[in-house]
Amino acid sequence: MTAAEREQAVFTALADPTRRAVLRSIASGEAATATELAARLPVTRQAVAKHLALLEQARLVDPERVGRETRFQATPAPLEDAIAWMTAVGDQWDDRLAALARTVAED
Amino acid sequence: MTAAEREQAVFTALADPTRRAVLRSIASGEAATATELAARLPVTRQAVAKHLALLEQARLVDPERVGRETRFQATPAPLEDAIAWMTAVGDQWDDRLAALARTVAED
DNA sequence: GCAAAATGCAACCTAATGGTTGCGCAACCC
DNA sequence: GGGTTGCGCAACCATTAGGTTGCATTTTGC
Repeated sequence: MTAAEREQAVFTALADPTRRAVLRSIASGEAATATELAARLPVTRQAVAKHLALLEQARLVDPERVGRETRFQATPAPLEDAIAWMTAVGDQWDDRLAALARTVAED
Repeated sequence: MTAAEREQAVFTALADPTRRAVLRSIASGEAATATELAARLPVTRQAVAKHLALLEQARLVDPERVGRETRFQATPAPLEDAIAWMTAVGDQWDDRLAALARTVAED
């Protein structure tokens, strides 16, 4: 998977509110299963499972099979990429502001 | 618009690659119009206009009508909200790691 | 005044998305 | 061994999203 694809996967994963709730839940509590998560959310287990699959694709979550259940851990490292993208855009904007300020100062 | 709605708007706005390209373009260059942006992108002006409308809804961009054209400026402040969400999730994860490390240390 | 350029609005199309139900299979427990 | 629990897969459904074409409107420039 290329860097661009990973970036896209992360932003896509974060776009859905249910998915953010799932990720937040896993990150805050202990590793959880799809069934446990679905109990706290207004959707079915299968819907949660789909969201987990997407989060796993974005490497934001890591499944571990233990007995008959699959527990998911949060692996938020890819969030760094997204944060980097945003700060880069923000900095570009700041640079333009700074350049504009210099131009004004020169007048 | 509530905080949750603003958060949702930002994450939604960032989810589409064309929209990210538009935002990056506006943030890096000087304020641009839909027509100018469309010239550099593989989509029509109307598609760009829709993306700009969505970015504006997320307060990531600000339109200014000058004569017959509408120039858009980047206003990346809302990105802070998204970054805050991500760092919060990441920190929760770090806290769990730290707690786990303490538990292990106590053994 | 009139042609050209830029925008905005509306209708429409297609594919993707988020969700559901139903079912088969593996693992646990008594 | 047999019931129960948890998962995964597949089919299906409704809505949204991204994109297009077409047209009417405003502003500019000669």
